[in-house]
Amino acid sequence: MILSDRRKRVTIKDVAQAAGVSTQTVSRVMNKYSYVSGGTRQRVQGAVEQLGYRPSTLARSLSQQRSYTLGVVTFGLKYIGPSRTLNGIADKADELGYMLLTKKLDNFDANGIDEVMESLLARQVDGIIWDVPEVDENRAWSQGIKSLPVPIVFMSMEPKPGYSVVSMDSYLGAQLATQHLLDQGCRNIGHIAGPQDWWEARLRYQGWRDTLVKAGVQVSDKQWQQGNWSSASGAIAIEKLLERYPEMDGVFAANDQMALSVLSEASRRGIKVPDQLAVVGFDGIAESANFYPPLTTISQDPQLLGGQAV
Amino acid sequence: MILSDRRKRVTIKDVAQAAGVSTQTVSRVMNKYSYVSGGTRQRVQGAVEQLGYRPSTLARSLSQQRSYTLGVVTFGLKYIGPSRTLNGIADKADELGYMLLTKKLDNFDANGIDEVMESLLARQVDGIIWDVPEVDENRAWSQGIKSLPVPIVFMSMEPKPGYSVVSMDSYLGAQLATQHLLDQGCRNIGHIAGPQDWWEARLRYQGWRDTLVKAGVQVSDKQWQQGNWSSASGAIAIEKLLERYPEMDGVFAANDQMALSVLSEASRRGIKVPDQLAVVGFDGIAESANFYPPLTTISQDPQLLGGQAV
DNA sequence: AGCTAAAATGTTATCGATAACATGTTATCG
DNA sequence: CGATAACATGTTATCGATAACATTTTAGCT
Repeated sequence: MILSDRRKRVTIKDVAQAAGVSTQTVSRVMNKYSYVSGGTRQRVQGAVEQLGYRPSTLARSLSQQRSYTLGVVTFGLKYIGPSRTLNGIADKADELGYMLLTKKLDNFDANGIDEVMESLLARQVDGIIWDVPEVDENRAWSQGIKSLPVPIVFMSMEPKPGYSVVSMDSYLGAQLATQHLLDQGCRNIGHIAGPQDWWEARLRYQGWRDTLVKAGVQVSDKQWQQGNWSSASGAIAIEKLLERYPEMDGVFAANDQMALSVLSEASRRGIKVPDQLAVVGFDGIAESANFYPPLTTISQDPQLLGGQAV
Repeated sequence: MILSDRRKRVTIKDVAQAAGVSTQTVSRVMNKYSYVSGGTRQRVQGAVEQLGYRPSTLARSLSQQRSYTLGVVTFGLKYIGPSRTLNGIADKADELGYMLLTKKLDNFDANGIDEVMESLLARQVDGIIWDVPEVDENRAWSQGIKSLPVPIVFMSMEPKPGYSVVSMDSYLGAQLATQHLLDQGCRNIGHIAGPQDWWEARLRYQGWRDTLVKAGVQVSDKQWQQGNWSSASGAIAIEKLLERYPEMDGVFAANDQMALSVLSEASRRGIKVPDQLAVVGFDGIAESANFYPPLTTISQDPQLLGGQAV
């Protein structure tokens, strides 16, 4: 029953009184503890239903010193990738009976980071999931985090000894993507990269480059162009690429937003996709499935981090 | 300082002892309460820094009977719309010093709903934001929620007396979209609708229909087709539409995913967009800005709900 | 000086639950 | 049949903080 009176919360005491037992006994019933006689148990359960008693997780957390709550720090949700990850985390957390306290990070300055950590810790989270892409600026910081009172799991960060890191394999994904283009017969494959101070962007770039080299294809700097993940930057990048690398017959974009721009630009110029120009993106936005195959999934993450966090 | 010893949490008592005062005084300092002499204040602050004391929000919540936490219930984050809303909520909450406890709803069955509410309430949230689209099935339920001990704000729900509802105006948006097509000279405008048991889908449909009628354009059932928000359904829908309504020169899709499919299908068939077929979507995914103007934003929501929730 | 208001700080109770310990009841067994 | 274990339940202390009330200083004024 969801009835409960708006005025005052029903506490364990009320139940105890109603059932004519001590609060401890009620607690035992609630936690399926042994050593409670059938009769008493029933009486208590009756009272619980009757009053619409709902134990306060807060109080429980305080006395047990664990909150059954995980802190999740994300970097905006502007991009679709993170938001899907969050989804996965949510699922797993649910399964394990945890709730998520979400915090959003808007910039990388150390102050903000500290503050976020503070507020999370103050709420006694049992663990923290750090789903913020690693950029040069915030890398240094992660050093100082060593002595946290709770376990922390990093996502999308370069693995470092002593830390738990869960991430999808950007490098492998990029290799697959590039290989895919090669398989389709492309020989002049360009790359629209993400900002090179992002660890993941570098990986994707390298995956692309290495694959080409391994396949015995020449790679020069005119074949790639850096974007900043946004559609707009993708549009600019493809334009430049087409200009200085006209023989290009395939492009690997470091994320789907930029890949979309390529498509749009191509159609504007009347370039046939994929006949004249094959395009592969990265991230696996569902909507883009029509255009190019989604390449990597993060489906493994929730699993892992669930385990880690516990 | 984030140093804090991994073993045991620093409590207010430790600080009190270190500073040679009572816990109450420490509390006063922490809360910038008046009536603390400069000297004492300094001593306390010194101890706080030294020990890396971090007051436990949990304990505070318990004694103050408010958690400074809002519960947010979303319906998956598969679609980009909700995730952007969440973003907005997060911003505002941050600003007001609230944290967000997020819960995800996967289906509409009453059991799940109850459970979610329970867990939120058990954590003493100060308010709940219900960001779940209204579908026939879960409508009935919202009745029973009346007697909640905390305020609740609904998003994306048909306004009803007695409830706080914050939502973007689907109807208006649809009108704008349709009008936009009319302005571009289209006269045969189709619509790919969302599932008609979604309140918002109905609104968009109606907005489209009404605008056409008002403009003196004939509207018949062959001009629209229902999808289920997914790209795939959009592809099917556009196919059917093209088939039975070949003279169509404009389409309004109820969300961007479906609109994307239209674009893709069009390019496959060699239909020029927007010359032969103008396309308008709905939701304002950033990436699609290249193709069609984003129509509605939810920027007002965070504002409102912030106010409401407090 | 004597008295009172304001300022500074300490005490105790409380929030809602659980842990640890204590006590009273039944069984069970030699 | 008495003892010892297993079962059932109640008491008290505790988690970390704040609220309410009590007490002691200090300051200001006549």
